Amino acid sequence: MREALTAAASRRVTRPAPLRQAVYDALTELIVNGSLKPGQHLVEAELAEHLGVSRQPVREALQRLQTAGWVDLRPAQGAFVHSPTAEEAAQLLGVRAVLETYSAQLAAQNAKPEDIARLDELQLEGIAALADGDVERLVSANTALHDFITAVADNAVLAELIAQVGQKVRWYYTPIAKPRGKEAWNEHTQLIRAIAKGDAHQAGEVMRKHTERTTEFYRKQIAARANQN
Amino acid sequence: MREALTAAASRRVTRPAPLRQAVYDALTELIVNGSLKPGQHLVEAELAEHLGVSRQPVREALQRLQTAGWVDLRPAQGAFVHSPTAEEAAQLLGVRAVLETYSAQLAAQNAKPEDIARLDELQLEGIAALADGDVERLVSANTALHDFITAVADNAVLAELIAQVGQKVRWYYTPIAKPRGKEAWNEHTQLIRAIAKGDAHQAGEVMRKHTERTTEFYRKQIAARANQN
DNA sequence: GGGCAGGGTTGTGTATACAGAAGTCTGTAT
DNA sequence: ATACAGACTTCTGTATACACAACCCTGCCC
Repeated sequence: MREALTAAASRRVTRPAPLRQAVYDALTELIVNGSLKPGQHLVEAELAEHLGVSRQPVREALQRLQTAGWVDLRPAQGAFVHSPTAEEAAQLLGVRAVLETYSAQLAAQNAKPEDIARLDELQLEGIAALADGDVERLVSANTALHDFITAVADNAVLAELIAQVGQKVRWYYTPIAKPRGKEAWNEHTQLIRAIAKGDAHQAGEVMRKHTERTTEFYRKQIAARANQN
Repeated sequence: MREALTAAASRRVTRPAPLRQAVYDALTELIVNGSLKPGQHLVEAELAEHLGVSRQPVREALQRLQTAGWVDLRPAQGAFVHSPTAEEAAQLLGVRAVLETYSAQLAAQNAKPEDIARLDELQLEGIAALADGDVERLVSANTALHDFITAVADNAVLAELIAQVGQKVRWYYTPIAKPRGKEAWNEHTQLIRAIAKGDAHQAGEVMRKHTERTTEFYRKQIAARANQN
């Protein structure tokens, strides 16, 4: 009895989790994984029925999705999944590069020995995924490494922006470009070394070149695909 | 008659402007100008009555304000005006610095002769405001100059982030710090010169130092104020 | 045959109603 | 006097209802 109450109480701490949040997460997932395609008209009533809620939470979620840039809300016409232009995608990469560079600099200033150890682990995971040829695992290892560097940078404002931009970049480029391979992970090694030394300038430079090469790598694939059509 | 119809048609093009947008703008303004103080509880019904609308548009506006970081939405408790910590404010300045630096670099690459002419005009306006000792005019001249550089940079994603961060910075620092004076506008002169030359690297460096000095300028005033209490 | 006007349909924009959770106040018992 | 329990108030969370705007399709007129 006592234990049951304790368990109930600890559960009680968890937020009631408003429906709008669940709806927001669900819709973001549907957009990122491609179930909802760019330009598609999102009808509130359909979404509401499909998710088993009323229109109200759906509308609130759509407002947030608009501010986050995932949908465009045309007055009196409703919500449409955002269609990123090639230009916008290129701009995203440029912005991400400067944010990640700053992130690396801060990480180099703040990194503690245990952080370095964790970075090494993540690096090894990436190398292993590379050896296995497991693309999905490789992408998630890459994300984990960059995310951890951002965490070490310890700047919540920066982390927020990187998350925003990064998710959009992955949304746009993952379906049309394969990830970089061995070269990228060699650059990661240099990056971790610079962070371990606490050399902010060098860490920033390595990250800047790293993101620039990734940008160029994507650009070439897009160009090749364009010529092919 | 014909003219009347034409006028009506041209007006017709303007969107019906949903209430949620008007509410969003109104609330943002109230927060930025300090009518709504950090930590204050925003009761939906009160806002709705005050603005002469129902709760629905107010709720939608609050969702967007949360995503933009102006309010915190606690489940089952409602909206509270965000209280920025000193740490968060410092982080904002750091992020703004790297974004503005990138903006200056892009502007230097893209600037056309007419852009330079416009920059010179804005610079003169700032100098004039400085001579008059008109603080409000000085602040708006500074904002106008930086905004125009961002416009010349021609990167919508970047512009969006700078606008987000910049507005927050002004919100936090304008009430507690006076603007920089002559020195800042001398730095603007150097910046415009670098942009006119099309020297992206130099423009970036000048902007970086400029924003770093502004950061330091604010930091000192905060520290002085802290000692004083 | 093409274009335009009108009605009908669909879907958004706004308002209102109701259920439930959180906080507050009061009354009572120790 | 204090602490706790309970009802009460207030406000949010969700659902439903209705008005209006945009779009579409049909039929008529030129």
